[in-house]
Amino acid sequence: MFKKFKIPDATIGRLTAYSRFLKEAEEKGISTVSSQNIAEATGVTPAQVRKDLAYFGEFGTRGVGYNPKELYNYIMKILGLDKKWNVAIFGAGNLGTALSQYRGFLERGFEIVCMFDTDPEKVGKKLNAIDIFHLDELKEKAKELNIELAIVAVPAQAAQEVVNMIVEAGIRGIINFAPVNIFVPDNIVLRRVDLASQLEYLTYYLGENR
Amino acid sequence: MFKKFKIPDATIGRLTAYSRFLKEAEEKGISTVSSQNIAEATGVTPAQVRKDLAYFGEFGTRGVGYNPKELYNYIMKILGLDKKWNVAIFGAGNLGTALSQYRGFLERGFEIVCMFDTDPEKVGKKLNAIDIFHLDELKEKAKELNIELAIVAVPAQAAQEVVNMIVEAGIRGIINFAPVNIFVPDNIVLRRVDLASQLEYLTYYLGENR
DNA sequence: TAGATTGTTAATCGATTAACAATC
DNA sequence: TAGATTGTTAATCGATTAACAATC
Repeated sequence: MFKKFKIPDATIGRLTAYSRFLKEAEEKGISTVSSQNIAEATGVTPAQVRKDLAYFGEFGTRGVGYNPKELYNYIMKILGLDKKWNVAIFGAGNLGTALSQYRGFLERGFEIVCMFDTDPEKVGKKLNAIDIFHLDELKEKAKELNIELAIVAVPAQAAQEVVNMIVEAGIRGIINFAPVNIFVPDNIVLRRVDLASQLEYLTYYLGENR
Repeated sequence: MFKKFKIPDATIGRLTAYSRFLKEAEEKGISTVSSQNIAEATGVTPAQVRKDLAYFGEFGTRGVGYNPKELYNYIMKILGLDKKWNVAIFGAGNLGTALSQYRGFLERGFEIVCMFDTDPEKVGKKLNAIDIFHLDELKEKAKELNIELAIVAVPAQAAQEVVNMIVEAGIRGIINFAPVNIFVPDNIVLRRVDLASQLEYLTYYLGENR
């Protein structure tokens, strides 16, 4: 449906930001926005906005601008968010628990359908109405609940093994929160989020010893 | 102490990954590692590793490689992690709570010294030995506890205002977890982490409608 | 010395920005 | 028509990679 050359990774991230602004604009009843408006709200240049959109089609009207609702819908479609996605969280520790309750996911169409752990204290219980299953049940539950995405919040030592099982179970998209580099087959989409590393960007710039 | 031209943002992120590998290598008693070893473990090219390090100095021995412990210490110094940092978390909701208990921060020298909220139900209580103060007490507590970094985990609508107060209180490094673009003065270091956006990278690549 | 691996330069690649024709 | 803003091309900028001299 959309062209797909090599599109910068950063473009995808910016589309998310644009879509949030467009939704706000629509809710405020604004009927037209310019690339300049979008750029100011999201901290990029107008040229960047137009270039990002140009990868996927022509969504505006020359001399006029963009219709917020229309462009929002287009971007959601580009991002694959015109459907709901079923997500499982691996690891029912602090981070997994927090992510399971994070409202931001639901707002964008992500539903946490269950969690997995190996701790007998946790397995079989519910966390705010979300079932915690044993990791051994993964294959079965993945089919039953149609799990499409995995969020990995297990300790670093366990991460590669858990990811292997996730891939085995036919889940193709994975976010890794464990501070370790994970390897997956080519057809799997994997992203790593390193929380401590985020703080280290700050300390690098603030650190005085250089 | 170190050269500081324009260093790619991504270099800083990779240094974090290198340092983790080097620590492991040292713990295993490995006496020498090559750029090739580091590259394989962290998923980059050997040239990238050497280039990243070259921004800051010469840390290896030609024909031999790098000493893990030595290079680890250098990188930690580059990242500003040769000291402990005091961190405050803003927002004692699900995400803030999880982050307050995240072990990965402590391991890298970040100490969560307190949290802030405005909910009377939460203010004055402790969360696993971490005090929750009212946002009004920020200025006072920032001095008293020497808060150096802020993690913002408040609702999107409140984020800009909270960040303004953080800046006012003299805190110069901020991580924003709220899904909204925040503006700060030039001398403040700000990073945004958008959790939902991370999942959207996956759905973009997995989405079939393009 | 021969083999290995760094540090660094030059070439390549890719992403951002500026500029402008198209067009509402 | 005049003014505005898109879509797109070309120029610029920056980051990654390849190649190799330096040197252990």
